[in-house]
Amino acid sequence: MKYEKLLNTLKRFFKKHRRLPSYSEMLSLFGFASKNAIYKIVRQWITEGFFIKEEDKLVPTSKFFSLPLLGLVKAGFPILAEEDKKYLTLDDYLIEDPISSFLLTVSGDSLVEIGIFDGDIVVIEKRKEALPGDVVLAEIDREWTLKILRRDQNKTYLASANINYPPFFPQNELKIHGVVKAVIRKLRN
Amino acid sequence: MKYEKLLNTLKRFFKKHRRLPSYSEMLSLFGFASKNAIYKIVRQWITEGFFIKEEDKLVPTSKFFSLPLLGLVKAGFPILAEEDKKYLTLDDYLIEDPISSFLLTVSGDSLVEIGIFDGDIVVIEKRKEALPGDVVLAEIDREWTLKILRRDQNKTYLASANINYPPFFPQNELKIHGVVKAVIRKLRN
DNA sequence: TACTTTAGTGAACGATCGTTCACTTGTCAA
DNA sequence: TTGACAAGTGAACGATCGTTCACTAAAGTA
Repeated sequence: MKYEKLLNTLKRFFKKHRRLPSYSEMLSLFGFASKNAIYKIVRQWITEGFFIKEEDKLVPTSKFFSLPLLGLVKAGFPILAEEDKKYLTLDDYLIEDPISSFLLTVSGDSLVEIGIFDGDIVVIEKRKEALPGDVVLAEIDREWTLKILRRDQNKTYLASANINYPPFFPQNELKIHGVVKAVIRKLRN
Repeated sequence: MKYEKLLNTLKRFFKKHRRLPSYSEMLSLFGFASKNAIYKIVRQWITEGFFIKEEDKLVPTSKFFSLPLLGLVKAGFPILAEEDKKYLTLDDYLIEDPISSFLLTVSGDSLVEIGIFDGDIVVIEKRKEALPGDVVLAEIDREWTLKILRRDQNKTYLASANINYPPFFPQNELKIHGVVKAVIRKLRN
């Protein structure tokens, strides 16, 4: 790719400022003297699919701001499929409705068996209902907790992932406040 | 909050178009007739911390485009700290250097013990070196795999999370191609 | 009732925007 | 040696930008 360095400069700017610079800003950013130089380069990036024109505005495509999702590493015979890339951002992938979602740091290890560890962050979507099997943020007898929703013989209760832990049957009320849509974990390094 | 509906409209626009609309676009988006109405509302949003002015351009702050990270749900006595919110985007939180990172779908269950499941997506940063304990994307004797890097008595090898699995000592060469920085998992619902 | 505040209209402004055109310079191939 | 092409300069353009000012209508307050 021709102007890869400039494109990376642009990516860094976009990550930092969460917007694209104007052509005039790109002048100093790239070290050119004429806006027309910018214009020609950007036009090429558009044909390469990094941007599109929408309402006369320059808009980055997912190819610009996303990470490539590569093919599977197969057990025993792993491959790295360089081509046929899909691009996605974690926010778009994990968060369907940003307006009704929030994040929560997980505390405790009652869900380790289903891969939710202490310190993990979960994406929660505010909801009043959930299906059995969902991991929910619930208020059971005035205590808040993160558990798996279960239902047996018309009785709804909460359970840990570890079946050796006792289930929680509500004495008075069981209110569901949200459903866990995704789990994210940062590794230390 | 006064203009919360309009702010949510704006958030939806931003999620969809990955940019803010111009004031003229907001006119039809919000259903106003005068740009000055927009101007006043936006000015208020700025004082409330949803946007800032940078180089005369309207730039969303993390309060606008991020999700709130709420307090811990404590084991046994969980709380939901509504105030003192931190805001973060998953992309910013998980991806330090977008230019040298990519995503990989995990296949196999050799890492379930450390909470990396089949079907999970990992964020990998391209690197040639890693430290013992890191989860690495490695090429061992021409086979690609995702394993834990170990080192015993100056011998570097790869291990599964399950210690019952045999370790992989390279016969010829062990090349590290990347380090896993984060794990993400979408729950089905 | 009269007065103040809030919410929005409508017209106008200078500044910046992306775009276009004509031109220069250097490189490579015929 | 010449001609074509690629890469960048520099000036100019109309359109759109955010902003400002003066005004109106409705709602609340004394």
